[in-house]
Amino acid sequence: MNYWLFKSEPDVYGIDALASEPNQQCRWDGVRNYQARNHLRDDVIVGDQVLFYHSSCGTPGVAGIMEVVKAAYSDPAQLDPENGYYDPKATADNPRWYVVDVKLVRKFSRLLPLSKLKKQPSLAGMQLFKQGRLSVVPLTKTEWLMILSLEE
DNA sequence: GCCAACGTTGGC
DNA sequence: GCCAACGTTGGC
Repeated sequence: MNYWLFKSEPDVYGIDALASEPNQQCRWDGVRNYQARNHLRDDVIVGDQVLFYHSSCGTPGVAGIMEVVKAAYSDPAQLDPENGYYDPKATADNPRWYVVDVKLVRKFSRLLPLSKLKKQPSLAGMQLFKQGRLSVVPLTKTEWLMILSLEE
């Protein structure tokens, strides 16, 4: 079992949007970065635990916890010219982009802000800080436990 | 809005 | 393959 952090802009799709889905479940789509894609396609498995991270917003930070309920499959949006995630270089036989399905485990009672994570010396080596632009970030179990212990 | 840190594209 | 130009992410 693995630990991850998935980023989403709350103005586009935040944790409250996930909470109001049927079964509090959704397709995690729109990943269009190869490194993030490779994680989704090759490394994310059913049962993996995922932090839902709100990015590019007033207070960026961790909003809650999700669990992977379906492993990677081809993102149907890449084949649909009407869809914003359409990719003309992708085909059904040779897809470029993948998605997974996730469900909400729980929303934090309070957002855990990035500023608080940054104050923790034991988290200083996190890939989240080293590589700011990655939308699917792996976490070690130690980092996962540390982050959860900071929740109020 | 600014800017750093990437990633992508396209000419050569 | 190199590199400049451009685009995107994301914190501040």
